[in-house]
Amino acid sequence: MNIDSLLKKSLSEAFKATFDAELDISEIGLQETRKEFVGSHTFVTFPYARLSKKNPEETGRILGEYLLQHKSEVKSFNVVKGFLNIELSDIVWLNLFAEILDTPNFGIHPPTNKKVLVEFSSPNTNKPLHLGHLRNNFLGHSISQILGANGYDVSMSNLVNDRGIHICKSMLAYLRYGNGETPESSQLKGDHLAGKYYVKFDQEYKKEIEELVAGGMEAEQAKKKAPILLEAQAMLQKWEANDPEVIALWKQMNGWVYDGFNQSYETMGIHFDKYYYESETYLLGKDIVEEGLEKGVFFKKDDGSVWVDLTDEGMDEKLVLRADGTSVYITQDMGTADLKYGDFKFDKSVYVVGNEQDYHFKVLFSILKKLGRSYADGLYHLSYGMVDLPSGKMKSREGTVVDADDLMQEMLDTAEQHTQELGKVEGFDETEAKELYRKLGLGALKFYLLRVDPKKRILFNPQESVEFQGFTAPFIQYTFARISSILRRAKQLGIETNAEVVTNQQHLAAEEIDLIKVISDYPSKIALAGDNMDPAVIAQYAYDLAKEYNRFYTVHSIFKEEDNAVMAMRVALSQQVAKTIEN
RNA sequence: GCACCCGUAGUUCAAUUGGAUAGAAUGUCAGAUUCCGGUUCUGAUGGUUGGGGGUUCGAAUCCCUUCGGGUGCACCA
Repeated sequence: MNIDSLLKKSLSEAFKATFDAELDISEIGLQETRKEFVGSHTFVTFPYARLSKKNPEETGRILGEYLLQHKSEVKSFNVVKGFLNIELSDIVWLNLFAEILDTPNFGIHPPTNKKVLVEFSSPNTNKPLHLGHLRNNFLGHSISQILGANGYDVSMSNLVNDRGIHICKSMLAYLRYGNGETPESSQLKGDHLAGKYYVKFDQEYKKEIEELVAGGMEAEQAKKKAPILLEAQAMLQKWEANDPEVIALWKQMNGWVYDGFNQSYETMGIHFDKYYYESETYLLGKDIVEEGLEKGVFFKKDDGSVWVDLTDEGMDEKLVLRADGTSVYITQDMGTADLKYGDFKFDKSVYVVGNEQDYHFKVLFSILKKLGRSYADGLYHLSYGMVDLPSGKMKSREGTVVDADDLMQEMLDTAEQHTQELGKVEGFDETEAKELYRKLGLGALKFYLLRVDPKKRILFNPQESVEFQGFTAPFIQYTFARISSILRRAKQLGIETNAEVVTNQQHLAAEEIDLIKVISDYPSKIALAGDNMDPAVIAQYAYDLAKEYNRFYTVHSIFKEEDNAVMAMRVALSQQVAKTIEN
């Protein structure tokens, strides 16, 4: 039994014995004792004063006395105002350590047989990934790992936006100005090559607008009538009509782009179980519109367009099918939801998408609920804020985006530079050193982007992001490395297991023992220096641990670095996200 | 105009989801270290939680109001 429930049971018993009051265990809340007081667990008595018919302080004292006399797990207690602080006896902790050591994969929950599908990344095939995608990818990847550690069977999917007018724009510009350039001939990654022509299109487009305006046309009109735009629109129609030439070019360019994306994902350490392509899903959902009409969820207007009325839920009426029978964005998403459910039979489905689509997903989920989809309750939109630069918003057209590949490379270079300055790679061969730089550089970037509450905007400071001092991943990684070396020293002293460390205390300094107690609880496999320095995963462990083994928190204050490490874990990703998805 | 999100030390972010004296990092200042105006260490400084009401034993957190910032209100995706 874990310590929390043991204490809660004892408290419930104490209530009955001292105040003759029934208090269910589920109603009892415990929290961590603040550093400045003695104890590990704190019971807040204010809410129960009514039950005990004493003032909060008196209530705490009486309960404390009872626990001390009747419960062996309680070593001492103190009452400050309405806070009953409980100190547990050493045997409780020793038993706990033994239990931890006997538990393989401690901290990873056993499989629950529940499936979750996490969809993220969602790139467009007309340009390379940028900083915003990095936040998306890291969030999606992290939440996947958190859910995995919580016993879910996790699948990761990527819905690629590979069709539409914006794709045709880069294709058209390539046709006009490409001269048969290829990734090989240009030494450019495929996604960067496509992006180059997307930018080119925009430049030409602007030029043509200017010319038209100079010729006396209204600006609004010129935007719609620029020849290059009309040509792109014509190209989209050809694409939809399956024109062989257009399709061939589309396949060729997208192929280049996918090669480029794969390289980027490889650097990030992310892979997907399933790719969905909008070119294959954009016509889905029309049958659902029929179904909705039959069920009376949707209604038809005089012009033949189909709508859903969500005013009873505080939303508006929303179009789901145009009068000409073609579908819109939400139609496609309804169809894709069914498709994904058919493929995965998930219990939960998470969409990692920016907060500008909050309303869209509210509507989508609501519609699916009205349609009676069994999976509708398991849908969750993991919404996140934009990434801002000190200079303002990122705009691809104005060239103010931070390219994902460039940024990652810069992080690796900085890691290499720092490490070599410190002379830490002596005796490393090249591949080992490279791997070290990857862990350091990418860890720093992940941490930087994940430490902020997902729903808040991030202000991306380039200088600060490559900083390795202060509240950064490398600093925490360093702390872990230090802990490991103390453990090694314990081993050299002939202490084989952590349990022995705890019981053979005379070999080590008191501070070291406390430190080892702390870290023996963080299984080395989730270690910060592990393959994925993923703060989100660590945050989840730390959260679980914090709840059950509060004592470590007080011990942590021994070393300042330890404090930082724990703090880092706690804040790395707001646990709220994981919890919300759970519920 | 309507809807949603955000507002916390100079700055970037936390705060166990309603708990105790709101914490870290960074910056600034002072001291130590030293081939250095650099690095590293120690300490100090720093807050009316945007403002105003309310709810209760207790509010950064919940409610109302007001002011700032952002996003969405397409028969685009």
